Amino acid sequence: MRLSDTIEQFIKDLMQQEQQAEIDLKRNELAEYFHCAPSQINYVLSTRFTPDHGYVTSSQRGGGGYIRIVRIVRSAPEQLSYLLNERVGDSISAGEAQILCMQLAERKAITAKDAQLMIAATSPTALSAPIPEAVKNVMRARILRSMLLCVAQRPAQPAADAPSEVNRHEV
Amino acid sequence: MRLSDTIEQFIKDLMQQEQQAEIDLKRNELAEYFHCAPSQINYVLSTRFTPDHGYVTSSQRGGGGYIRIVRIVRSAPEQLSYLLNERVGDSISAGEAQILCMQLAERKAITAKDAQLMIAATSPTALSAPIPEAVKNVMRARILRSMLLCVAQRPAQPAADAPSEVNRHEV
DNA sequence: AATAAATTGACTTACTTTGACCATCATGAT
DNA sequence: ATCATGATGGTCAAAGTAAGTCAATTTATT
Repeated sequence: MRLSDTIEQFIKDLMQQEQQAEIDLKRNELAEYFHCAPSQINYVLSTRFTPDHGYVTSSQRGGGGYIRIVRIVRSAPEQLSYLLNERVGDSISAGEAQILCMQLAERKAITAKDAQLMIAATSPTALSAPIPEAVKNVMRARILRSMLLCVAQRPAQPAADAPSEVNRHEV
Repeated sequence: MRLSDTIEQFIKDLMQQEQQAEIDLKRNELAEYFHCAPSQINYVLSTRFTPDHGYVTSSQRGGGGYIRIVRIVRSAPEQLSYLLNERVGDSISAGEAQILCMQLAERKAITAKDAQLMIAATSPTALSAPIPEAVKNVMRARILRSMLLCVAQRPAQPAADAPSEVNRHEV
């Protein structure tokens, strides 16, 4: 079995075993545990823990740094994947974005408030700038994508500021 | 948990617990309490209690010296006007936008969810595109402005004082 | 053989902690 | 009043810690 696969499994087992949709890891510890270059961890994250796979990651450098992996709520991955890839895509107009948001709200996939905010963020006003419409549409797609990912990972999001009851793992 | 985070929390808890928007501290006492260099206190202040975070600090040297931390409060209209004109302006970086959103959430001017969404919409990822950073910052300001106006227009909520904690600096 | 996936390591960036040295203030002595 | 002194806080740069990037190389797959 490839190392990357092993690491992937290891992380998933960890989340499974703790019934946790979120875990914090130390990149260097993991790397040392698997006797590999730290950057290999990044490779695993970027090939196996992407939004398309149903995960969102974030990190912090410096002393006390960490890598955080959040699993998006079940059933959402396919839905999200469809949304992101088919509906949003690489480029989307303000009109299409607005329609999409309203549809999602109607279907209760997102709240009305979220929809309003998304529409506001992708409106022609918000994106008025001296750049070609084509570029704007690309940016709009990215903005929308970012917001959808944010919403998708929310249910699993712990009430943050609280002194992390997030499980930090000794590897 | 990082020492700086611990100290930050300690100070916030202190203000919370005393229902005070203002608090005086002794730098050396704090440092001794946390077994750290006194200058670490300054580090915490300069990274977590800046005006951008919604605080203003002042101090007095010499015998009987102190460090004073004041949490800034404004009325809703003032707040919005200030936000749009002073804080957002015509151009804003991703970092500034993020801090601003978190500050608003912390003060319950907006919900934590809205803050997350705004941060997502103005993140470097959302605005990654082959255009100059300066242009991005202008666009970011417009997007943020649009979203803030959207939230401001929503009927005011009866401020549920749920201890909505906000969060850790996403990266 | 050609292409794709995985591995590695040198270099970069970000955040934190510490310590040496500087500035200011209150107070008491002159 | 003036000055000396000790008590505070401020600054800044170096060291420490930890993650990110990128491209060269190696190892599968097709």
